[in-house]
Amino acid sequence: MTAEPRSLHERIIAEIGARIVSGEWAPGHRIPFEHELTEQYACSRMTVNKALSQLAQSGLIERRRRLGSFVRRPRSEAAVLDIHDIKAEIAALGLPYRYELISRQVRKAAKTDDFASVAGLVELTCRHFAGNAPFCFEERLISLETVPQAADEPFLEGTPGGWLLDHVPWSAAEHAIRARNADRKMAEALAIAPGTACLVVERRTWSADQLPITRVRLTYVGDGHAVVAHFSPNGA
Amino acid sequence: MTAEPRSLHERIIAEIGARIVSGEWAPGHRIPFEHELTEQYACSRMTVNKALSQLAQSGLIERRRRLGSFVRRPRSEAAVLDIHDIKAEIAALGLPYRYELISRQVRKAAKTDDFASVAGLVELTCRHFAGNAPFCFEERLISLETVPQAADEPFLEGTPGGWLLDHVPWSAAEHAIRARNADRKMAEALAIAPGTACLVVERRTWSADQLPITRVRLTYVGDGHAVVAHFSPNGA
DNA sequence: TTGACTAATATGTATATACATATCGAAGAA
DNA sequence: TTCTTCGATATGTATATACATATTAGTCAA
Repeated sequence: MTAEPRSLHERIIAEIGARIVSGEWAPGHRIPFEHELTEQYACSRMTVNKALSQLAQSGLIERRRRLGSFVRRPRSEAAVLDIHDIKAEIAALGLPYRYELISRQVRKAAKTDDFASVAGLVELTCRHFAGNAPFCFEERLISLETVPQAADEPFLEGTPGGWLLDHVPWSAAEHAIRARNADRKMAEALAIAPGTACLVVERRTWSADQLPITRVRLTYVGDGHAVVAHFSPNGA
Repeated sequence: MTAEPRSLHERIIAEIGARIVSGEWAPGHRIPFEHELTEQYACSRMTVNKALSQLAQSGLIERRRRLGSFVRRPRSEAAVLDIHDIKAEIAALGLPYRYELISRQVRKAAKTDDFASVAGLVELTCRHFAGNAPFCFEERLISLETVPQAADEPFLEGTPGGWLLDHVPWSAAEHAIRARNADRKMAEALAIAPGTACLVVERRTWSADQLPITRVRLTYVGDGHAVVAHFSPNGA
């Protein structure tokens, strides 16, 4: 699972963590006090403290003054979601990747956009191809308030996503993943039958000062795409 | 964003973290050496070391002996995915929740299951209702090798997911999320038109010793369900 | 009985110190 | 030149120590 721990505090983390994920120490169980672990491992309290602090930071245990440290009950259900770069995703299949800009316009934000930007925005639509077949349809809004340099960028070469990653630091994102039947326009764009189930991944990204950067809706062809997430309770 | 830091090492973490997520210190940027920060904050190296170690643990920076500490470039794209408990999800909408077991059988594992279990398995199908409308169709396999007590559990009261959470510790999970058109059988079970786009969440769970515990496929009614994920570069 | 104070206790934070370890760069040897 | 050695440097780990702080349990007085 994890690499063999070589330092003492890492060994303590590994051994306590193993008892927790194995269920030997169930949620709510009080793990030994620092001074007990100090004795058990024949080390200083600082070393034990470092180990327990890290276990607390990773969410496996909860520490309470005077009471001790306790195994936390599992969080709602959290998983690390990997949404791969579209280009890398297609390359992994051994298919040639191609990007095509369909439209680009600069305009004012409308209420229906649900995307506030006083300085206006850039609206892009484009397609991503795997080989000759369209793979993903992208509809994107970029805030000119947060990213004024987008007004001068033609977006003919690289993908808008890649350009933004290179030019704009971001601090928060939200993804929503839905299933939707392809309407006539989408079916045409993706060269599929109308009504085919599509996976719609919508992502919003914010800057450090909470201003919206971009909102993108990626529509993937039906069964051709899966979002995969891995999870372990200790967040490893 | 974060709560006001009250201790010194938390303040150091917050200030360095802010410069990173704001883009002031771009990926690859070398942050000040420990001894420089020691001077800057007028504190001991251990305090600075604690702060930088935590920043490294959370993935914001990378530390290299002799070279210093550097801002990490953003990982592929990872997000914390919250897949809510079905019951809580429906309760949040203010609708009454109901669970219905459709079938339960104990059988040997077949090759087509793609789910190894020498001791056989329990196969369950059930439905989750929001009010009077079916909300989610569940198809589950439970390994009797890892969870022998499942053979004696009727699963008439609580949901299989809840029962497993209460009885079996697990250490790893994998989710795959797809879009799929409802076939005739699924359309009937969910009381929707055949062909409607459904969100299919498939989850596999393993025990601490890497043995499979359960594999569940949850099929949600089309637009009625979205999986939402939040993400920030520092994992906060 | 109630309430306020107090002692005990476990964790939280910070310091000074020591030695280990990885690595770069420069000096010196082949 | 090329290879080796070695010193300098920044981080990694661990210790002993000190005081702060939150919380519980117990004591004692109104």
